[in-house]
Amino acid sequence: MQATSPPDSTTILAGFHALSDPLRLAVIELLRSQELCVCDLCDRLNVQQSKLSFHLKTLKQAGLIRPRQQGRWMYYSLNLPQFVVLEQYLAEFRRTAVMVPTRSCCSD
Amino acid sequence: MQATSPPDSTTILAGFHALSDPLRLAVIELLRSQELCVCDLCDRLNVQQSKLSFHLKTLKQAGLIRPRQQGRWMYYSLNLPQFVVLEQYLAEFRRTAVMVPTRSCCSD
DNA sequence: GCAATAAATCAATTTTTTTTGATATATTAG
DNA sequence: CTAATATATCAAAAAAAATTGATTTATTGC
Repeated sequence: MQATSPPDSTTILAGFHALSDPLRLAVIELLRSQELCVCDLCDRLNVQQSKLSFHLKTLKQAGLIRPRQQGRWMYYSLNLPQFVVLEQYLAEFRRTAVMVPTRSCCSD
Repeated sequence: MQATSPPDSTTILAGFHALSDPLRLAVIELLRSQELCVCDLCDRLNVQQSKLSFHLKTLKQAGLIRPRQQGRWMYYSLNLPQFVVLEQYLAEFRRTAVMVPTRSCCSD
């Protein structure tokens, strides 16, 4: 099995940064169950359009969501492969990190 | 199998935020292979002590690293369970998110 | 073409985060 | 006890990110 080449740290950083804001996380949670257009997201999150647009841009640049234009509506949906990239980055720690005990039980 | 209760979003946000800075990610990468004290990290990352201390605090508060004091040295190591928490948060998207195609192939 | 609507962009402001240098706290060696 | 070292904390400055309101760009319905 050929693994994809490891993502550069810029990609990882952008991804985690995108996920580190409450409103952006709320967007992500809403898109989990369905594709939504910007005005739907505005309504549901009760947030003004230009603000949302700013955060959608951050998420899009991090590759976590993808836009699809239909007429004058812009629909956004999750880009799951990018979630997997971040997931795998974290999973590597489980695989390669040294397991904790530098000192044995009860010695402190 | 009993799953642990889902982490609140504050925990998730703090975790992703902690991982969204280049220096903090560099710390994490160094700790992947071994526990290190602050002065080791300072040397290896070539960064001043108070700056590093600030970032270590962020990582610690996010639960990603844990301190162990030994004499006047403070050793830091990864707190792997917290990595797993974040990993699982991301993994949930793979499980529950709607798979992409709202529109079928070639229709655009 | 024109008016209406959806969304992106922009500049100015506000807020948050980070950096810096100085100082405080704690531990150890002598 | 004193000097030296490791680290945390603090306040001020700098830098980065987010918010706001206005404007622009596109698309649709008439």
